[in-house]
Amino acid sequence: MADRLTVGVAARLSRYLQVLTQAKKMGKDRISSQEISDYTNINATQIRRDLSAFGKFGKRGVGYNIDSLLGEIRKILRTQGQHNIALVGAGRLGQAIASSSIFAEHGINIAAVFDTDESKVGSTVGNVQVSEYAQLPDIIRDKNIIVGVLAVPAPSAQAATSDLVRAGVKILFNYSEALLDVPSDVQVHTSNPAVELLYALYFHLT
Amino acid sequence: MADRLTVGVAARLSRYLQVLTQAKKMGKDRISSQEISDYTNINATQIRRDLSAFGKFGKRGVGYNIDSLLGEIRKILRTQGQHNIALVGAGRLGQAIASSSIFAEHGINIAAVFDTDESKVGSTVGNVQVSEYAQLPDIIRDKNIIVGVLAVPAPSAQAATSDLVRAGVKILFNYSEALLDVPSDVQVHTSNPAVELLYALYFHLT
DNA sequence: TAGATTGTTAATCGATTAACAATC
DNA sequence: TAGATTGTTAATCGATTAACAATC
Repeated sequence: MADRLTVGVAARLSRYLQVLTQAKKMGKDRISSQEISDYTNINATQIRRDLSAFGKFGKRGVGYNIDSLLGEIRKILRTQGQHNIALVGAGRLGQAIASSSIFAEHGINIAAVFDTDESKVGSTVGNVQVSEYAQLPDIIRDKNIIVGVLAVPAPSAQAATSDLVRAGVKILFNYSEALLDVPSDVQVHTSNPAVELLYALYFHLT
Repeated sequence: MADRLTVGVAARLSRYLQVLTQAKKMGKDRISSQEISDYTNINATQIRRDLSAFGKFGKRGVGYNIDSLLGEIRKILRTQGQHNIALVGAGRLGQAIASSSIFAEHGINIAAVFDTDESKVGSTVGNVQVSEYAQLPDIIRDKNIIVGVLAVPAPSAQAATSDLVRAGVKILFNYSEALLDVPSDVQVHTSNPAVELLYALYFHLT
């Protein structure tokens, strides 16, 4: 017990979490490894193997109970609490992110939104009022935020990154195409649909 | 030669493509495997290994010429042409996607945008006029589009998916949290920042 | 030349898969 | 009971890494 998960296992477990959350919303009570496989393209044997490393969560001939499996995976990933994150950029993308339920569903709370555009300060995106960009360091520190989401144009991305990192942020989600320079203890996750597409096209074309 | 790339290699090569494209925009001429590693968190030896499987693209003591490496990787991934894609949903997220240069930079062209909201039809997002949703099958077929991007709310996602698939789309990018049912010859790529975040937090907390 | 960085080897480790007995 | 699906084994394959000679 208590060994650190490998990167691969942790990544897969969080995908199972997503599938289970959605399946539950669709009114399902239980699910088989084959069904999870259909939605994730992860081999069904791999799924059973990942889960059985932590306990016997399923029933043979029946499948997995969704509620109890959700609880078990959350325990393994230690994601049971609420997490506060900060969003930089209240433009179209920032508004789309703030209004989405994609974070809220997993207990992730957008606790602060910043924009350098004064005309946006005070307006509401999602359920949060946009704060002055100058207040970023204080608010990030006060609320103990370690996750930042960058929804700013590429030319502003590095400046926002440096400000967030200086204030204590350790995990960044970059929705611009810019490359970000960060200290080695900060993780950057860049979401680039174009990159995924190039790679998807390769397999479609060959 | 001419063997199909493994999934892992193709995914990594497209990430190198992204880094090279950005580094070039920043005015750089050449880059080392270590620099690519810093931006991608892919081990530098792995990068050299991936590249040297296709030829000797680098210069010892110097690194890789960005322009020529870009050309080589594009040749390997066969992504030199223009690709037409369709976007469904002209809301905030759809507008953000259509205005971003993230696709255009890699030769991917948003050739059509659809929305079921009649009041949006005819308006311009990015550089494209929003078309009637009813025209989706005809336009997709006429323009030979095989890639669809879903920027619609979760409850509409399955219906839009079915319409796109019926019209011939084979690759889908899903920006909603919904699970999509598709035939086995259609690939779904779901982008879920919350899932990535849960997994990033695990490694931060342990 | 001296320093830097590639290309490549060799060794290890984790991921993937098929197969099937156990059992609900 | 009959059918379905888990839990687990065993075998294979690809990814990862350190190390270093080659060479720019």
